[in-house]
Amino acid sequence: MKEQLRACILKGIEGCFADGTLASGTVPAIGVEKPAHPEHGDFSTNVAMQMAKAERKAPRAVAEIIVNKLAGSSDLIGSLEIAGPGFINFFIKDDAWRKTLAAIDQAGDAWGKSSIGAGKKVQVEFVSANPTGPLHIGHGRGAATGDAVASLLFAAGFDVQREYYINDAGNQMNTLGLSGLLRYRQLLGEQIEFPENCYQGDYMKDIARDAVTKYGDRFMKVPQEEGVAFFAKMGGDLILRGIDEDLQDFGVRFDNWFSEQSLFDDGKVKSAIEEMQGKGLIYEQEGALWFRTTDYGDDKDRVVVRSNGVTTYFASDIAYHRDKFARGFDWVIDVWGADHHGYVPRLKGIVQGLGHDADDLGIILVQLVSLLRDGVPVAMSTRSGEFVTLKEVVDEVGRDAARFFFLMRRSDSQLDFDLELAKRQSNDNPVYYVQYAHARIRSIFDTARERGVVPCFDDVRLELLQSADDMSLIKKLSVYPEILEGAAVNFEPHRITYYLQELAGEFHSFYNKSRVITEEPALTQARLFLLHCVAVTLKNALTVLGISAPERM
RNA sequence: GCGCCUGUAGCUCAGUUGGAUAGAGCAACGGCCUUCUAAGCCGUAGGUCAGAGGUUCGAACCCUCUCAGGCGUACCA
Repeated sequence: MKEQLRACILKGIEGCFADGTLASGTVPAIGVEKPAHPEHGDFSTNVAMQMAKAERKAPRAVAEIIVNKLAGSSDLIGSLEIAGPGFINFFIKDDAWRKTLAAIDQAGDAWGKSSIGAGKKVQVEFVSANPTGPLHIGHGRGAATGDAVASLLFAAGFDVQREYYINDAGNQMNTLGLSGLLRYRQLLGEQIEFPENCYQGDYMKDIARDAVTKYGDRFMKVPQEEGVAFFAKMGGDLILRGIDEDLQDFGVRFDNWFSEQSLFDDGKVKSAIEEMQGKGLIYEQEGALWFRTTDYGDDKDRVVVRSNGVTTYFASDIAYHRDKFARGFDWVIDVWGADHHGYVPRLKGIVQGLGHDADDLGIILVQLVSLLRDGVPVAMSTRSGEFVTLKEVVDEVGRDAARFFFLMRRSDSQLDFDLELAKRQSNDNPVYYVQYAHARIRSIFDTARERGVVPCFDDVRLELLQSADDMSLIKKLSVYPEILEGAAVNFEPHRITYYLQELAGEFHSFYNKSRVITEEPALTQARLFLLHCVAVTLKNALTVLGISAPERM
C-alpha cells in the first residue's frame, strides 16, 4: 500500500514539473510514513518540506501545488490535506484497503513473502557451540535467533542455508578427552582429584559410565595419550549428538554441519594462510605469523600461527570464511554471543582481505539471557557446571514459549527470561495471548459450521466490512509484508513478536465488539473472510518464528 | 587506558532508520461473561527519553563531552 502511494506521489510531482507548477526538476527520496495519530491520516509524506529549499517556496506552498495535482488522481486516495509545517496527509479509500484481504486469501502461506532477496545465496551460521558440553540457555537464544533470521531471509526471497560450525579442533578437545578419561578412572575406583580446568558437568560422568559399559576397563591399561584421544572422540560425538537432539526438540534443523578439523584435513588452513601471505596480509614477526587486521580497523594485528608452530583459532576462521565464500555464498551471516564482539573487526578484516566487501559478512550479536523464576534470578555458574541447559528450559516451558521469549527482545539487548511467566496460562504471557487469538478464530469457524453456516469465500461482499473495528483490523493486516521485510533485512525477529502481539490485540478487541456470526448471511461471510485473513497472517508470522499456531486451546 | 553495547513510565521493553501531542505489556485502580473460547475486552493513572551542549524547519534517534551499568581488550578457544 505504501509503495503504491509512493508511486502515486512521484507521478504527481513529475506532473507538476511537466506543467511548470514546480520548477526544480529534482525529486527527493519520497518519505512515506504512517503518522502516530490517526487524525493525521493513513499515511503522510514530507516531500513538500524537503523540496521547499530547491523550489524556493514555503513548504506549505509546495504542498499545496502537489495536493492540487494529486487530488482525484488515483482510486487509492480518498482525501488529502496539508498539515503542520508542510506534511501532506493521505486518507486511503476503504475499498483500496479491503483489496488486501483478497491478496491475503490468494497468497495463503506465501502472504507476506517478498522477492527482494532475488534468490541471492546466503548462509546463516549459528549456535556453533563447542562439542564439550550440552547447550545452555544462552545457546538457546542464539538458536532461536539464527533460525528465525534464516526463516525471515527465506521469506524475503533469499536462498538460505543453515550451518553449524563444529569446533572439533584445538585444545578444548584435549581437555574434553582428559575430562572423560579421568571420570572413567574415578568410576573404576581410582582416587583422583578432578582438575578445575576440566569439564565439571555430570554429563562427563555419563560418558565415562557409557565407556565402562561398552569397553570395561580397557582404557585403564593404554597410554594416557591414547585414552585422551579416545574420550575426545567418543565424548565429542556423543555430546554433538545430544546437541543435535536438543536442537531438533527445539525445532531447529541445520542443512549442514561443518567440521573445523576438516579444514586441517583438507589442507584448507594451509592454503588460506598461503593466499594471505601472497597478498602480503600475513607477515612473520618474532617467530609467529601475523595477519594485518589493523589494515581493516582492528586495534592490533592478530597471530595466525604461534611461534611454536601451532595455528590459532583465528587461522581456522580465515580458512572457514574463505571456504564459505568459495562455496558460492554471496552473503555470509555469523550469529555470536555478544561477549565475542571484540572479534568483529578482525573477521571483517578477513573478509576484506579475501577481496569481499565488509558488508558481505553480517554479524549478529546476541546478548546474554538472565534466567528468572517469578522475578528471582536463578543461580547459574558455568564453572561448577550448574548451568541451566536449553533442554531443561524447553522441557519445562515448552518449545513455543521458549522460542517466543528468546525472540521477544532485540538481540543486542539483554533478556530476562522468567520461567514461571513463560509457563503461565494467562494474559500476562504474550505467547498464549497470540496463540489464543488463532485458536479463537478457529473456534468461531467451528461454531459457524455447527450453526449451519458454511464459509464460502467465492463471492465475498467486502464492502460490508465498514465498521471502525473492521477497518483497523484490515489496516493492521496490510502492513505485515513491510514488517516481515524490515525484520529480515535488519536481522530483527523481535519486530515479528511485537507485530504478533499488536495483531492479536486488534483481533481480541474486534472480537469483543463485533459479532461475526450474525443474522445477515452476507455480513457473516465477509467477517468470516476477514478472520480467515487474520488467521493466515497470525499463522504465517508464528511459523516464521518457528512457533506453532494451535487450532484449539 | 582504549574499544563496543546499553540507559525511554514503578518493572520489562518497543519506537517504522530525522517527523506532528513519545507507545505497549506487566504491576496499581475502576468496570465488562443468560449471545461466536474471560488464556479475552473497556477505562483511569503513570515521562526532565541518564545529563549538558551542537547540527536544522524538526532530535529519543545524527555529532561532541560527562555520568552510570555490562562486555571485550591473548602467540586461549
